[in-house]
Amino acid sequence: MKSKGKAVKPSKRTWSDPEPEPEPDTEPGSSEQEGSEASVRISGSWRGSLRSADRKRQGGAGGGRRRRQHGSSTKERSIRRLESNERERQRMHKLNNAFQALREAIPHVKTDKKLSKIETLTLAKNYIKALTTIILDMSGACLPADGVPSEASTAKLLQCYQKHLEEEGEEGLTQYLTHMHTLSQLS
DNA sequence: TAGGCCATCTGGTCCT
DNA sequence: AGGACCAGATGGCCTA
Repeated sequence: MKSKGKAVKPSKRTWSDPEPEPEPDTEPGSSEQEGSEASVRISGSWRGSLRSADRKRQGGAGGGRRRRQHGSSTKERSIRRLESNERERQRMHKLNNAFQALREAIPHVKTDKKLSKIETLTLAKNYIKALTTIILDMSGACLPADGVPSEASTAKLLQCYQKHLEEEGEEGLTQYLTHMHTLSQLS
């Protein structure tokens, strides 16, 4: 499935590893046993001790923050954890879809290798800057040397944008941008 | 083999 | 209270 053959991580000690507490009932590993797919595979690192030492963001509000206790039983907590993992996975998938859409939206030299996330963001930023420059250029304003639009140029840009939205709608704007781009390349 | 990139897990915090 | 968001940790895959 995964293009890069990212196999599911078999690894990492699981949340529900028996170790932490004397588990009265339930089979600790029952749910993670037969993951049909990555999404079902429940595994993860148990970093309890490590993390307590270097507790993230403890700077936030006082060090000894208590961990929120959800369901009381281990089984309940385990279930919540699995649900959270699933949601997080879905969230990351959505994020990756958005990255993919962005990749497709920005022009770049096609290679076999797909753009990494950082490359995608950097290219997108440059692309936006370039388009901004073009539009401001054509509308008589200009982008400051540092590339950061001033208030005036932002206002001008917004004005152009709104004008064309009113006149042509979004499709018209797209055509307009394409047209501008073409013009700038010709000149 | 080292380094880059990525997917996933995890627990803390924020938001509704 | 519960979900979303975030960032650290970990380990797998791939390439130079």
